[in-house]
Amino acid sequence: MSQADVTKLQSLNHLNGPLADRVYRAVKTAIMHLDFPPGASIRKTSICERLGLSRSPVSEALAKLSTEGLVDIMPQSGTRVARLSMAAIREDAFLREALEVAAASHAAKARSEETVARLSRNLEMQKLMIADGAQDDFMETDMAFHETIMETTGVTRLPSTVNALSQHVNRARRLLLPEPGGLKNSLEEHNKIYDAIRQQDASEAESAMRRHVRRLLQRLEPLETARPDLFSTEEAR
Amino acid sequence: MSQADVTKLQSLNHLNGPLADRVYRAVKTAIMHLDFPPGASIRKTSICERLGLSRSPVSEALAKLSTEGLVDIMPQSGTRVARLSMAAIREDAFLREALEVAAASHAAKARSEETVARLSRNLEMQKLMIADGAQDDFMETDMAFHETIMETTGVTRLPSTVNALSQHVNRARRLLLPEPGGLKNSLEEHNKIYDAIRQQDASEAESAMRRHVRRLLQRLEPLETARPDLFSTEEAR
DNA sequence: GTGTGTCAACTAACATGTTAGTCGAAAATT
DNA sequence: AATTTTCGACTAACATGTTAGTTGACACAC
Repeated sequence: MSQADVTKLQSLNHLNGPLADRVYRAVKTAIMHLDFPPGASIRKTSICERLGLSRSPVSEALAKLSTEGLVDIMPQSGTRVARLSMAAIREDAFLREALEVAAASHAAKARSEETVARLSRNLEMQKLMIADGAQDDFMETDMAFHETIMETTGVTRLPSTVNALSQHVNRARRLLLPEPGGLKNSLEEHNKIYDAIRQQDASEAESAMRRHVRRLLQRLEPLETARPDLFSTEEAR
Repeated sequence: MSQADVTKLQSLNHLNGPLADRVYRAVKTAIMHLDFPPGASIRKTSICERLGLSRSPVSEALAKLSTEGLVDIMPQSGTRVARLSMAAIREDAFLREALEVAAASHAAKARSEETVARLSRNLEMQKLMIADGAQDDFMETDMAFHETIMETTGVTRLPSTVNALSQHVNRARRLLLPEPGGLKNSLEEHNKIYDAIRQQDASEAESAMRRHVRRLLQRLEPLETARPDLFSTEEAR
């Protein structure tokens, strides 16, 4: 089995906070960017040498990643990057759908002028970015759109919770090739969600959000056969 | 500030697995049972002495509890049991509602004979336990009822996820006094959810589950004024 | 009495040493 | 040749030593 290439780890200098947190973020970034590919084994000592610190913060970081399901720790034996699992991805999708739909519903019911204005501005930016072909910027604005909706619920930790529960999806997402007209499709779906919220039509906001979230899963499904090397063979995790 | 009474910690002998896991479960149980009251400071060394082991597994356990929001770690200073927070409880309630409602909806749409039978049996048991006045057993059966519904989704980690996201609620729940007819109320609500699922009426299953989950929050709201000593003063966590 | 500065005690964070379990490859047996 | 056994290298888990940051009490000035 291949080993994780520790040179892909970003330095910790530009991060702040406790060492363990910085290691956690650095390793997590590497895993999410697939610089540490699914299935690769992680050697703590390599990371320690690379970053110039002891095993304590590295162990703590990996333990945290383990609880999130991003790495598998084999007791007394080794640690490796968790393989992708279509079962886990589908579970992510279910959880995300439930939460984002609830948020959209709430946004429509309790919509404020300010929220509508923020969403409207966000959509304008999305349009511009499609025109410019700025894929990465679009992705970021896309996420901001969803966050804005979630924030209307007043549930502060909703965005981070959804993110934490969607890690398998988020990792697999990076494998998707940009499809022609894909961004335009997204924008259109966003517009429908926006319209429903603006008109305070909760049930339409729910179904529009549901369709939007489900489309991503549909795009992910083919990955299992396209990249079997990155997926675990077992059914469940 | 009071200190956590480590003698309330159950011994680890009857648990299995790595030490850190056992400590984690023991401390978590103590916190959830309010044997470690909200606001109490936790001294690692006391726990080490009490359990006869070193700081490593204890630190790991507390770190995990910290990510779950059950303890607050003050860097270089101390660790304490997180106070209850009505804001956090409301957030829990939102997340739980979203997920349990989605599960109920799914259960109604994709209901199987086996599920209906299991739920029916469960309700019979609930009736018996009310007749016997077996509060604790009822609680357990109550939880099994919800779990059965969640399991129909095929999302293996749904029950544990809901549980993890409801920890503030679960802790506060222990402070509730049993109210007269409370159990009967619950049973009635369960029956409505069951009927809707049996009849494959998804939208009724959703609203019945929603009402059921919201009632718990209503019962929790008064706690903040009744037991201000256990709640944090700040608005958000 | 009130505000401020100093300092000692305590703590989490980090480093490092030790133990014991796991795995795979070579050796021994069939 | 195929299977089992043995054994050594490697690892996470745990113990313990060290560092550095925080806190709160006390003394002091105002």
